[in-house]
Amino acid sequence: MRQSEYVKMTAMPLPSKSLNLELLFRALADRTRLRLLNLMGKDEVCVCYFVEVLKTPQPTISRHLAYLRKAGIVGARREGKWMHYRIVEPADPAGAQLLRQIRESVSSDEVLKKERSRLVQICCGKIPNRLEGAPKPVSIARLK
Amino acid sequence: MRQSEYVKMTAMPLPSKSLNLELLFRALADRTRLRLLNLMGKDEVCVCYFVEVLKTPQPTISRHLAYLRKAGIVGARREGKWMHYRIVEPADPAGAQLLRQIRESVSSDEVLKKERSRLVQICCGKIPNRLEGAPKPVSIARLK
DNA sequence: GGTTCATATTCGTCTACACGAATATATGTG
DNA sequence: CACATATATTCGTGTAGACGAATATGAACC
Repeated sequence: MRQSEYVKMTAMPLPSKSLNLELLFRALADRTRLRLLNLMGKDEVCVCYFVEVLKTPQPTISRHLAYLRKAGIVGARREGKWMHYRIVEPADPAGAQLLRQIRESVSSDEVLKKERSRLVQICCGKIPNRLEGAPKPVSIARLK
Repeated sequence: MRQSEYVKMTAMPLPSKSLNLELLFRALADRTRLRLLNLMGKDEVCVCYFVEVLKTPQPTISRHLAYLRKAGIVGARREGKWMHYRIVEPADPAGAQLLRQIRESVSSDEVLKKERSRLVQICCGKIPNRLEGAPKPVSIARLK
């Protein structure tokens, strides 16, 4: 074992006090995860909506959500058979400020903006069969 | 070739118009590179100072600097046999704002703060033999 | 209990990128 | 030109983490 410096993030304990920047950036260093965070925005979103909007296999979505959860960036809540994910604020103010700025940058990306509006569109328009009965994202649902 | 989505960042062209978030975060997702960015701060710093302060092999430092350069986050300037590295502002205002916040978070990390002050100490105190004649970081040099 | 539906995990494989060791390149000096 | 010095690159190897395919888990309903 020559390289003992490697730290497997998915096996790390949740961050305790101050935000670990390296782990944060590793969690953000993936297109799919950025898309997921963008779709969450300030809402709580059900996994099935991620699958629908990103047109990505469900196991892939789940894997990335697990990664974000273990990195302490998102939280999950179960409601029956559905799982809701949301972004969680870091405890320390500096970390919270950083993540706020990151979310703003993410949500002003042109490509991601379109993806977000597709989520809104799906919610407020004709619900696809796949999403029959699934709980809508909370704050988006309130818009309707 | 099953997985054609992988993009080798070091082989990418320099970012042109708007900042690519994924590539930015990949560049930041490494301890050594965060330490380098922290040491640069608002200054232009010579490679030999990185080697001295981080106590890390010179080829390793150079590799990470090349990575940051190819990601478009830092720029380099040659002065005789010395190379100076500095953080470059992204062209678009949103990217600039994001990077500014990131730099602030980096520089308020407790561990990194100490490392930065070690750089200042080395500059303003007794210069080690290794750094005889090397150009000091500009704004720090002015402090003295 | 058995089935269905939503989500999570495991497994095999592949790529990016980390490292150390060695070497190459560029510049300045005699 | 030879040599020293500062920096960059190449090479071999190991690990995190990406994917798709398959499977496991957990809740709701008959």
